[in-house]
Amino acid sequence: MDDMKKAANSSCNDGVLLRMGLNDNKAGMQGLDKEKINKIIMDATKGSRFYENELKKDQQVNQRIEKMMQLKEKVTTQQLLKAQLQVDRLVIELERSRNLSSTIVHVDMDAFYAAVEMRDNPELKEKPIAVGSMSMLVREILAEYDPNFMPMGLDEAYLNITEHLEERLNWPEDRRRFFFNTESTTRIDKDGMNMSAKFNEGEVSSSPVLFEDNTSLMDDGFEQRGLSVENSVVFGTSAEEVVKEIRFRIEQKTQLTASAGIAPNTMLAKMCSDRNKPNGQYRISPERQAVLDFLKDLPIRKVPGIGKVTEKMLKALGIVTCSELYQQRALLSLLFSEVSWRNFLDISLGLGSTHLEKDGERKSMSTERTFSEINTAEDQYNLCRELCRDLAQDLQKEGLKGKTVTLKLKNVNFEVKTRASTVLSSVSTEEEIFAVAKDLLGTEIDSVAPHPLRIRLMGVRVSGFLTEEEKKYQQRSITSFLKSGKEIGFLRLQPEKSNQEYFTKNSEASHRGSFFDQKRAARQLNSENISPNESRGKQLFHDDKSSANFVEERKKVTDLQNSNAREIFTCPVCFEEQSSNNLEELNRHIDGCLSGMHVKDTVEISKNDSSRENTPNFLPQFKNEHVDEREKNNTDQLAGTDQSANVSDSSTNNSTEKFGQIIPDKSPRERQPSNLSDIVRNMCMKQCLFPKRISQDNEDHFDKTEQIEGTSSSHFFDTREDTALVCPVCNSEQKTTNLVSFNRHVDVCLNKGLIQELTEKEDFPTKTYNMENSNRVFSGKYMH
DNA sequence: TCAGCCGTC
DNA sequence: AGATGACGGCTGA
Repeated sequence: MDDMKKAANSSCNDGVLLRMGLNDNKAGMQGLDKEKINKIIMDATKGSRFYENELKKDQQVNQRIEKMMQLKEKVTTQQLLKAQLQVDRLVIELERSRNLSSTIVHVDMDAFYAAVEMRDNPELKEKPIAVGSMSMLVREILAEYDPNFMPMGLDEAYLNITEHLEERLNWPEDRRRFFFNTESTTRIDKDGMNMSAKFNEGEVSSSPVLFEDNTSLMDDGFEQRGLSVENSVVFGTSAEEVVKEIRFRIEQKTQLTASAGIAPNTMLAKMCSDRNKPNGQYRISPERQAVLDFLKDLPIRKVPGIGKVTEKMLKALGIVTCSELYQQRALLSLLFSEVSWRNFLDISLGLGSTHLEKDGERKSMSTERTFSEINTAEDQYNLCRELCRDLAQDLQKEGLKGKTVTLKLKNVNFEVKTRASTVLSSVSTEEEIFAVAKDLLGTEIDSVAPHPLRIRLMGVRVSGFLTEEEKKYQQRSITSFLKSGKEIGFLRLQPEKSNQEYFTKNSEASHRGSFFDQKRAARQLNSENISPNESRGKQLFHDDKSSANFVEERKKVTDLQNSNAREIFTCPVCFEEQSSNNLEELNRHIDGCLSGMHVKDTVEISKNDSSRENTPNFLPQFKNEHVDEREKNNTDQLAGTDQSANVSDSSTNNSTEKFGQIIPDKSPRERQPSNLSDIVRNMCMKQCLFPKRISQDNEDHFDKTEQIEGTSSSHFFDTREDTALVCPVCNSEQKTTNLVSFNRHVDVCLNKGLIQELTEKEDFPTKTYNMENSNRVFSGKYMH
């Protein structure tokens, strides 16, 4: 409100300033050089731009209000009555679940007041003040009252002292006794707690507070250490006393005062801490009437979450206080969204969370910078890159990777724009982020061309982080790359999740050494960190141009161990099956393969299932799995493993629809043959089209595989005569209608690049592929 | 999704 | 306080 007045005034003054600037011979202006004057004018201009934007925003709010009022005019008495009934039914429900049994404390450092005091008494600056952040008082004080207390930024924290209060009842007096640390600032706080008046003659101790963190010392002779009962204070057992004690200790520790609120929930506690600020506290007793009394005349603006705009909108409806908010509940339910009006209702009833929820995981990370106008594309791109670099560093500190990159721009007229793009891969490095951000920036530059883009702020944000689970998949992807197709085909892995997670472009590849260099490094990493028994599906694709590599991970399956089966890996180089419990051994084998050695001695061909075929990537694995099942008729020793996979698979009956969304249609460029998403999509779609039929046919879900193969009696996934299969890699039409053969062909195409890299110019058959001796071709022909 | 806001510290 | 930076969340499309 005041801002707006200022804005108006400022706008009026601008003209004056400008006129003054143009004529620098005015009285008092002599001695100021033109540059300075121009600076002043520039500032004023900037100011006016800012305020003009503020006015514009204000007008937008006014329009929202107007809309709302129009809506309100249309509300009939009938509707209102109906709404009243419904809302009141909810109120009864809410009242029934009102919980007054918790004691929540909100502690708020009086930092602002401390700053003001310091400003007024500059000599205070000389004093070393241990400015403690809340997380520090964490550890040192607050945790004693609530080990799970929640710091909110640097100067606020919530505590749930419900349990502490119970325990405290039995505490002896000495456990509630605290000593004064002498100080020179004399202050008597509002609660009459004469904290330091008596001791202000003493010297300021710069050493840490003696009694902190060691209550046991108090018993055995604190007198000897100069701590006498006389300069101590004993706190009672009530909530008020606890909070006084906390504030006392904070002040002793930091020499800064804190305010606090005590209430049955966080919202109320926060409002309470504001009540007697600075250096005071307030409590709402845990009774419904006390809560409602507190709220009765409380302006809604005092409520956390109600800001300038909401305040103004509600004011337009004649709502200023919380009790008015309650009175208008029926109308509000008709004018606002469900989330909003329910929030209003909670506020007006004084309901809030009665326990401290742990902070959820971070959802985004960003960096932004304000500067004086930048209007050349080159500078803007450079800046953008710089921001990406900073952000990448921050992301890497927390080990985060995200899929959405948002570019924020504020032009010189203070108009803010955000442009976001979500990519298939998750990004975390400077290059990856910049690759996305620069496109967004380019679009914006283009959009104003031929005019320059004149900006005063740029920011980059990354969101859509991978969950911990997803991160594991990615990290371990190389491990699973080594695993054989024995295990679960990727298509059944978490089919309810977005397939984006399975396709990861790796733009680093081009400038981070060869494919195998990366893989070797990754493998070494994994062998250190990863136990081979846990992992789940994740596909890792290279970008469009590079050769694709596929990795497949397996579900966490304890059955595997129980069934006495060994881990089976397929070497990504020679495609020989490796059976070993020892990753290092496997690494040695692969290193050997990579360096061209023949390392049969370290290879133990799997004895578990000699009928299995080696399968270099996921498509065949997908296939093989089914072949195996059909052939073995579920008597395989790994049946338990496979079944456990099926459970999660079959639980997604609506996977058809999901898959429809999962793989978004992309630009033609991204549908290049080398991108396998198309074929995968085809497979996915086919697999998921008839989930019911599949499960009806046979409880064994592997039946669907038979169908996909087209080798069984079922026709569902037989490739029809009219649907010729075209290899997505080499783009050539394949004669076979058998997906097994087709997959095999695709494998070969996909691995062509790799094999060539390995064998250095050795020819590779791409067109025809002999199914029967395929593995031998791989391992035999190319591995010596 | 995304774009634009709102609100908080 | 004056006009940042960072973040989460809501809302309408």
